[in-house]
Parts: sequence; structure tokens; C-alpha cells
Amino acid sequence: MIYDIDVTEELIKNNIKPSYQRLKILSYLAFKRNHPTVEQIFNELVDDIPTLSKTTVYNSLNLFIQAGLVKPLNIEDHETRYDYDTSDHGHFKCIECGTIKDFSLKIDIDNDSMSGYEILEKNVYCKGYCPRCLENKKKI
Amino acid sequence: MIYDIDVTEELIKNNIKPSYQRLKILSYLAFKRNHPTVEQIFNELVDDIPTLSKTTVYNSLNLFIQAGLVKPLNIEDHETRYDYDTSDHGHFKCIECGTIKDFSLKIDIDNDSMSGYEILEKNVYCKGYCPRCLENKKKI
DNA sequence: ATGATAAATGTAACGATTACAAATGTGGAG
DNA sequence: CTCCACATTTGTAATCGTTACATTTATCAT
Repeated sequence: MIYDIDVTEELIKNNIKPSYQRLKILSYLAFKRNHPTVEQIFNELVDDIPTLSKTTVYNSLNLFIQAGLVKPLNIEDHETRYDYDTSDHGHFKCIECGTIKDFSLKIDIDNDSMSGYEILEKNVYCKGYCPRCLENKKKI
Repeated sequence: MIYDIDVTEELIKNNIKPSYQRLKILSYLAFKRNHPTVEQIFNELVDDIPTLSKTTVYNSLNLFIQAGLVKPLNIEDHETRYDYDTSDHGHFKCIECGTIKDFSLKIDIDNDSMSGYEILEKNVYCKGYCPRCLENKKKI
């Protein structure tokens, strides 16, 4: 499967050489805009790149994170997910079906308690039931 | 070291038998009110309970979480921390010294995008520099 | 072509967590 | 008090995501 989003310039701008693997990985994220795990990325790209290694996926993603092109997501307990959308937004995970959804938000941090601190990064994630799973639960 | 907070009733109320180990672990959390890792909890309690096993620490903490007595914290990438304070609040971690600080907050989630969802749990964590580390950076 | 450098690959190691079986503790019936 | 059933604890081994590292492959200027 080919994801026709050209991210070459994006990589060059950030001093990352646009290798074949890096282009595939980043354009996969840019096209899908889901929040995949390394496992998912690897499994979907290995058809295109039979020699692909998971290490390469890890290496590339860590490069992207350092360059600010991608944000890691720790909504799972022990598996990192990766988000192409680096803007401030929250994530909701359905504890029934596992779907992850973006949502917009406004965080009001009590300034008194945080004066003197320099906040560089905010993360918000919620858990609960999505509408579909709520429906299904009613039926049973 | 003995932490003189009696959490026996708290355990009984939640149908958890107040064994020696469980009492020690929960009262450690209640007394310290820091955000320790399993490693930290184990290291501090093993002096009191020489036969203590890490598995017991994990088992007890997972029991506490299921009962809602303790909240897990995924502010670290790959190591869970545990919080005795289960009320809604945010966590700040200094990326220099690693200190974790609680702060109060108000989250305004855009209701339009989340209508139909049932949100059971909200988590907020921020990263940046604490005042002390900001001071030290200026000096250098 | 050739050689220097960067990137990709595969395997092994690591660290947090869990599975599991054996040992220990607890509490009630006789 | 003793015995037995059951829960808890313990230690070891397994699991799984991630990283370290050495080897192979690709890139690119000379």
C-alpha cells in the first residue's frame, strides 16, 4: 500500500535525510492519522519494504520525536503510540474497544501553584466508553 | 521505618484483607504521598519486611488500583508510578531533576466533539523545568 | 570505481511486569 | 489443639516493548 503524502520537505527542513524507510514511516503517520504502535506501523509497512526492521521503525520514530515532527503517546500502560498531530489536544481511549479519539480542550492550570515553573509540554488523556460501546452495553 | 497511618479500615471497606504486607505498602503511600515506583516502594519496605517480594508489591498495588484506592501514573515512559491521591489533579515532572509535583487544574473538554462519550477518568501531565533547575541553568 | 560516511538490519540484551508453582500463613471445624 | 481448606506471599521463569551493538547495505563525493 502506498501513502501518497510527500513528507520529503518536512524531513529536509528538520535536517533528517529522507531515506526510503523514513519517508514511508512518516507518510504512513501523516496519511493514516491514527495513533499506531510500532507493531502496527511495522506490520503495515513490511509488505512494501520486506527487509524492514523494527529497529528502523524505532530509530526513525525517535528521530521524528526529537525533531518535533511526531509526539509520543503514553495512553497505554506499556506500549507507546505515535501521533502525527503535534498540536495541543487530548486523547480519549475507549476501555471496551480500544479506539483512540482526539479531542480539543483548554487546560486551566492554577497559576499560583505553578508560578516559577516552565511548562514545555502538556498531555491530557481520558478513558471511558465510546458511544458505540455504550449502545452495545445497553442491548445486553 | 514505620509509617503510622492506619489504613486497615480502608482496606476492609474495600474487601481487601489487611495483610501485613498490604498494610505496609498502602500506609507507605499514604504517609509519603510521593509518587513512587515499585522499585522505590520495595527498597524502602524491604528493611521492615526482609522476606518481601516485588511480586507482592505489584499484586498489592494492582489490588489497590482495582479498588480505587490508588491511581497509576504513566508520566514516565516505561515505569509506572503510584499515587495515593485519587482526586482529579495534574502532575508536573521536571525533565532536569525528575521531581514530580501535583497541581490543581480545570479541564474544559469541548463538549461538541465528546458528546455521547462517557468519560470515567482524566489524566493530565506536564513536563518542563522546576524553579530550582531553572535557577541552576542561569548560573551556568 | 573507490572509499568515507550514514542508514538499515538482525540479534542479543535490558528492564518492567506478569505467570505460575511452591511455600507460608490464616481461620474454622472437629 | 490439630487438621484441613483456602488465601497470600514468595521466587523463578517467561513475556513483551524497547534499546545496544555489531554487521551489512546504501549513498555520495572524489
